[in-house]
Amino acid sequence: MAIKKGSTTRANILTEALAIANRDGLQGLTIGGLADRCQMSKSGVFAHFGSREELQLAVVAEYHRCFEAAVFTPSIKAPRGLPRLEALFKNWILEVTHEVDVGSVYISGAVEYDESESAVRDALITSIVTFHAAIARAAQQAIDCQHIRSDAEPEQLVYEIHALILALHHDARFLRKPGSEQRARQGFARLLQHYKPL
Amino acid sequence: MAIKKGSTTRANILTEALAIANRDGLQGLTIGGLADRCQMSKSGVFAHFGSREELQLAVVAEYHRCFEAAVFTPSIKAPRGLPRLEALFKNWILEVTHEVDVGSVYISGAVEYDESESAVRDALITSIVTFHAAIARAAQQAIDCQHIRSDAEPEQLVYEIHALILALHHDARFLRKPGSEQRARQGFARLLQHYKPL
DNA sequence: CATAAAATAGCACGACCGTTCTATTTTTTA
DNA sequence: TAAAAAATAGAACGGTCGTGCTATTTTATG
Repeated sequence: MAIKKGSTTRANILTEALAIANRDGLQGLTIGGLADRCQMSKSGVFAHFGSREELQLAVVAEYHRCFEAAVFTPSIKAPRGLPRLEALFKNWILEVTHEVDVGSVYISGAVEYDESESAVRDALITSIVTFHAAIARAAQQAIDCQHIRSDAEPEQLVYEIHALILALHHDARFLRKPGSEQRARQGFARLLQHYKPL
Repeated sequence: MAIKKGSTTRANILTEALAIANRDGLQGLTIGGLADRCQMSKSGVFAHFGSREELQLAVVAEYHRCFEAAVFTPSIKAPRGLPRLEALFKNWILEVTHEVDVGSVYISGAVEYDESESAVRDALITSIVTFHAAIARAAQQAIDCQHIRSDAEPEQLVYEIHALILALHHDARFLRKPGSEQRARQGFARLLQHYKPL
């Protein structure tokens, strides 16, 4: 038998766990609530992870996998330089627009684990820093290709792009304000205009 | 007797409650934890608010009061137009820089109450929308004074300024990345440069 | 100073939490 | 198909939570 029973169940549980964590945060993800959703017993779910923290870490890894598949992977098909940077932004916007409905482990995790040290915090930071580094790399390549000004700082570009994304999530999901996506796009256009080659 | 005992202890409790809510979020604010911090009994604390939700609402109001006193009030002393808009941004940055150490009810509340309806959510939204409206008003006045371009949209300015603030909080408090304040300032400078009158 | 009123404490309740242990069922293996 | 192994269930434990009830203490009032 190629696929064992346990591993597919574990994958199913993880999918439900990710949905809960996106909606209620990693702190709002409880074994009991997850078990109900999976129509399993608490101990049945628990046995797959060994502890709640291990479950949370698995959810962070799963989120990172999905996020990369939705944002990073399709963007590297675009040619190096400005096209790829624009693709990254476009796909990031699309992902966040989706997250407006289902929630986001990255954004809720950032405020849940901003204070004290923990393995979950470390995992979140590693994931986010990894993605930011990918954006910075694309920005640097756009500079190298002379698609944007040579005096542009990749880290500053990442900061401002991320800022537009955070505001989009805030305004669209929390404030439920229409037109936020257009605000983000306009901010990005202004960013590119400012850094376009002389 | 001018001041009754109860009202001053209530104010003390509220101060401690705000500190906890900033650090751990409004969901992380528990009656028991608050009582420990105040060296009181749970029921002693409880009696002052009647329910946990009333306590949370009181904390939101208290946070709003402090936030206004730190950001809005000192800024209206600056002359209308660009100076006042710049003062608002400067004081907002100062406040967030402080919140990097102590936390922020606004930012944690925005992700804690983004999903389901509640009185706390409504109170948070009212507070934040009120402040954003004040920024938009200052931006509109800067347009009227011809300090920034007439085709600038106040709402877009608010969006981008708020974006810079959110990214500052994220990078400085969660990622603990140095130099984030400078990134925010640089973004604001670029914003003003783009919208400066022709 | 006595008395009413307000503030606070102490205790208990039911609900949910993560976790552990043991029993049972299901799946894999030989 | 029988034995071994893995998966799942069920019950229980100690802990924390918000809240209600009842005493006790502190403060305000006449």
